[in-house]
Amino acid sequence: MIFSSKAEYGVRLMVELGRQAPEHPTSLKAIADAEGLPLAYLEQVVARLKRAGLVMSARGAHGGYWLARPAEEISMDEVVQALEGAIAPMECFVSDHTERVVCSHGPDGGRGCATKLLWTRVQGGIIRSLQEMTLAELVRFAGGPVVERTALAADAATTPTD
Amino acid sequence: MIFSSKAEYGVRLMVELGRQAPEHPTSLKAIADAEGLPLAYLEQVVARLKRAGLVMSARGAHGGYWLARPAEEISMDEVVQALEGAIAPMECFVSDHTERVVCSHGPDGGRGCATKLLWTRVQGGIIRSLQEMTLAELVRFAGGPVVERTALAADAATTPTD
DNA sequence: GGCTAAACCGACCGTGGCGCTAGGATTTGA
DNA sequence: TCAAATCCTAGCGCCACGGTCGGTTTAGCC
Repeated sequence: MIFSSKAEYGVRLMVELGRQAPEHPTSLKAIADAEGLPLAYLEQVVARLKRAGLVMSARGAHGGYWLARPAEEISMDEVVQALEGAIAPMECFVSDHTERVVCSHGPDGGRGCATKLLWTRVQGGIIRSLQEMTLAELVRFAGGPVVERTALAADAATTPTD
Repeated sequence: MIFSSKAEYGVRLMVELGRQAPEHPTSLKAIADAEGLPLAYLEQVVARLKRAGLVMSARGAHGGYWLARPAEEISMDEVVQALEGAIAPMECFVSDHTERVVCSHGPDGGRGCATKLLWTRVQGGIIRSLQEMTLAELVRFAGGPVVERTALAADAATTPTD
């Protein structure tokens, strides 16, 4: 498996936040119930998103989470990186002190490291496909925004499925 | 990590076979020594490549392995799939009885499954980047074919590194 | 002030897969 | 007959993953 369930849960969480109006925060419990995910585990997931500056939060009663930026300005590349860490196709990929991790293999006895070329291209393919997608796209695909909680059922009844 | 070391070892093995003349088979031991990999583990790796029809073998003394097809006709997509199994970005991806595995999530209560769209695109990005590369490219990158074993050292001294 | 809902925090823990080893059986050339 | 090689199966240690638990802090509301 390429991505862990942290990524799955985190993306679902972001989509759910994208569907909500940002005026009043959404509690984790509401999201956990809606998506059928374990609340305690979601806390750890959302913590990563918060550390990355993708969501903001309010504590106390009626607190919760909301998107730090509009969904149109959030690329899925940021979301997945926040959840999974840097995208490394192979163990030899280590931090380059830049945004992207790179293969640590030096020249293999004067020859080029063959796998380095391969994994670097794969990494590029993944990152590109993630960068080309925004959270807004996923929100639209999931049925668009829902302001009133009660509107969700009606929405579900009329929206065509995939 | 996206790919396991099985893929790493298997690709190195294929490159090494691609560098050898196909007339006489190369023993696993020679490859294990050249690449510094555990022989017994390589056996399991090469078994997958053989099952996939990518390499052929001869048993007994002076036996070994060689490419079933010229390196130009082997796409890295085949190699990686043989080593890692179907490329599934997420657990929900199961076999569709076709070549590619797909997300098993049905419509999510009338709404589209948002993560399905995301992971499917990522999967596409990976497969495309693998399909676009042939084993021959990697062999060239690794310094090209070597017929005589002794030519390897001289080759290493003159070939520019990455 | 006290209750309650919520975010926040850190420790723990079972299971499964990965990377690898061990030990053999079988085939084949010299 | 021996040695070199493929082939086969079982097992094992480690550790990350997915998840739980218990608690602390913050803030709205009666």
